Amino acid sequence: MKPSNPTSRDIADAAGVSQATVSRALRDSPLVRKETREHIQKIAQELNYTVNRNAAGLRSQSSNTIALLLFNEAGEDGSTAFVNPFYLSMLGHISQAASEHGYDVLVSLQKLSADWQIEYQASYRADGLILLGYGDYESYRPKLSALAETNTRFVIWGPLVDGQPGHSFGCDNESGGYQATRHLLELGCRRIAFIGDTTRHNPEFEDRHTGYCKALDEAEQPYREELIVKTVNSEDLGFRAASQLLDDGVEFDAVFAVTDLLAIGAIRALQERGQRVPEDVRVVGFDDIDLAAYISPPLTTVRQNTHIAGEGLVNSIVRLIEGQSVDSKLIAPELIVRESCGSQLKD
Amino acid sequence: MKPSNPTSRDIADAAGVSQATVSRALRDSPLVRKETREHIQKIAQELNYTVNRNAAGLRSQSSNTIALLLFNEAGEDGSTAFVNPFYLSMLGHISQAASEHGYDVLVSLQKLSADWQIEYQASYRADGLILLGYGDYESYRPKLSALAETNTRFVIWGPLVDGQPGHSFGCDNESGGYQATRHLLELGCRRIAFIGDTTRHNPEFEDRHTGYCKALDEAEQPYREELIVKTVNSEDLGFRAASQLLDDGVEFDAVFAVTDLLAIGAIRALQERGQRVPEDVRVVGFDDIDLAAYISPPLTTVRQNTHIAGEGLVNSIVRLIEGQSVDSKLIAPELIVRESCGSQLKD
DNA sequence: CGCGGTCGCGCGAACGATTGAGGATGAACG
DNA sequence: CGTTCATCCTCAATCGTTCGCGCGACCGCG
Repeated sequence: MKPSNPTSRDIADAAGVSQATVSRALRDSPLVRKETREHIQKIAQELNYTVNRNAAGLRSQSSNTIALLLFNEAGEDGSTAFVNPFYLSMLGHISQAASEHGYDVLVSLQKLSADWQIEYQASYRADGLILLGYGDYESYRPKLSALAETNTRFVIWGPLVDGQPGHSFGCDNESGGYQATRHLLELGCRRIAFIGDTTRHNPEFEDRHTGYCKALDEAEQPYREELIVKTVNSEDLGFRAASQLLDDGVEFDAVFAVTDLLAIGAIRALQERGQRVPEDVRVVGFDDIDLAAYISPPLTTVRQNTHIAGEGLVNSIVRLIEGQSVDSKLIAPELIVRESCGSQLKD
Repeated sequence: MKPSNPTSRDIADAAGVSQATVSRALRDSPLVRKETREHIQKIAQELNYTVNRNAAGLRSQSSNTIALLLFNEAGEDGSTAFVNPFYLSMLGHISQAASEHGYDVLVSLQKLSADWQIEYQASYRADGLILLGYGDYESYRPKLSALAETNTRFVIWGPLVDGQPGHSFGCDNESGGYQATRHLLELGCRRIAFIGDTTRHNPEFEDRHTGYCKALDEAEQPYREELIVKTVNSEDLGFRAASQLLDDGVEFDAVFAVTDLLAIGAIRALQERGQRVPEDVRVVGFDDIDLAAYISPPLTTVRQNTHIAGEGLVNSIVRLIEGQSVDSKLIAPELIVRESCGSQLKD
């Protein structure tokens, strides 16, 4: 057993100053002279000193930690801890951005039912919360209100919703939906199926649907109810949605799916039923998950830049923690053209 | 501003007992009578009391947190925080298992250079470390020794290496390599290319290579140097490896790639050069990442069960933290047969 | 020489839990 | 009735920081 870790008092003794001065010096306080500070910092380094986070946190009522709450839609049985690949890719960027701000990231897969409102805030485990994939908006709303009431600091990855408690940081879903649809229209598609929710329950999808409508409108194309398949997000649901369209004998020459997983499932269904992609049906997805580039054919999709998103989320939460004001913001999505919607106009 | 969070003293007052008793009652100590305990717990709940983790940690010199260190091979430029999908899938299970043990998970993407040995242990930020993807064994070894010396508690996801400091928890890579190769042999393949490292630098890959050799041996097939392409892990490197084989005019009827990413890259190269998979070349990967099932053709691969792996890692680290002994263990990999190696024997 | 004003630093009190040592209570026993 | 012994509970000492106050040293000016 080695002698236990040195405390700030130890290095105070070694440096011949008071313990309080050590504390200040190590945090670059202007209250300590430059030479003193450097002297102290040198000694601290030599003795391999590290501040005890628990003690620091106790005294300052903070933890320098942000909690990342991932809500997993699937895996209710507990056996599979499936995590949406899109959120996982965000994790990397969030973690990186957080460490640049001096924060640690606590990751936690959560269920709707859990009491994360007091779990993290009240116990001083985290100074702020980032919510990813909180899913069905209508069911989460009460929780969000509760969070806001206990003045928890949190940021949601998601769209702006009127009157929503708290702050969001999201992607301009309407623009994304618009871009995807317009691209298909420009390629000559006229009967574009839409796979995804169109209601307030999934505001992200709702907005993408709005973009879809807008593009149709602009091109003076009619909105056809029979082309809309309402569903939520999973590969399997995409498969079923496309199958349903085929079963119903609906005529369509393109599919806009509100997520890549849906699109991938749809493509699988189409191919199994002898439809060629993109020759017979062009497909566009949303998210640009890793998978998208590797499936066959590579998926045209709307990319949400997870790098910018991660940094933005962290920035917002850090500002909130520091008591500064934060505006909800949208980042611009970008259409990534790959083979799944063909590379040229139909003749 | 609401009145700040209640402390254990507050609930002690409310319950008419001493603060010490509250502390014990909430942690189910046998030193407090059942009725007293229940009374206290009830009141605590009513007052929305949560223990202050910083204070508890300070006193008990612990944090009830385990740090998950992910070493990202790619993304050195800082722009892309690419994370190996296999490790990401493990994250979910680790997080779940940890919470069942009452631990939080701190995630941190790390570079080799960073000083994580003192970063987490000395500062009481985490009670234990799980290392994922620590990569090139030879370069990390000194760090691992340093960790072991400062009696940090840590577990490595990876193979057992003789004389390696610390504990590991990994998959039986040799068995996996053997299964993959034998499967190809049984399908009638005779010239099976091997893509991956074969040296001590990547012990996991080395072991898979050993399994490959063993299967060949057993089938009395010669080991052909020209079929071996030494490389490390990425989709692009897989592409290049397969391209190189074709460029060199090497004759081969199957590929065993030591990771799915390599296999996916290889398949892309093969297809671009007009080789059909599996008709002309059968391909087997390793890991069973999400992607594997969705590429075309779906990839036959060796699955490392991330559920069991995550639970095992957490179990080990928790035992270490509690001062119990831990044996390094291997879990059994499982061959998942999909289309990329054909479904029947060649004629 | 004395006085007010900075500037650096030290003093000591929190912060809120855990924990070992010891005190009150009542039952059992000689 | 005094002693012994569990059983529960209280006391008070930590744990290692942070931070409000206040003090001494030093300077310049009248």
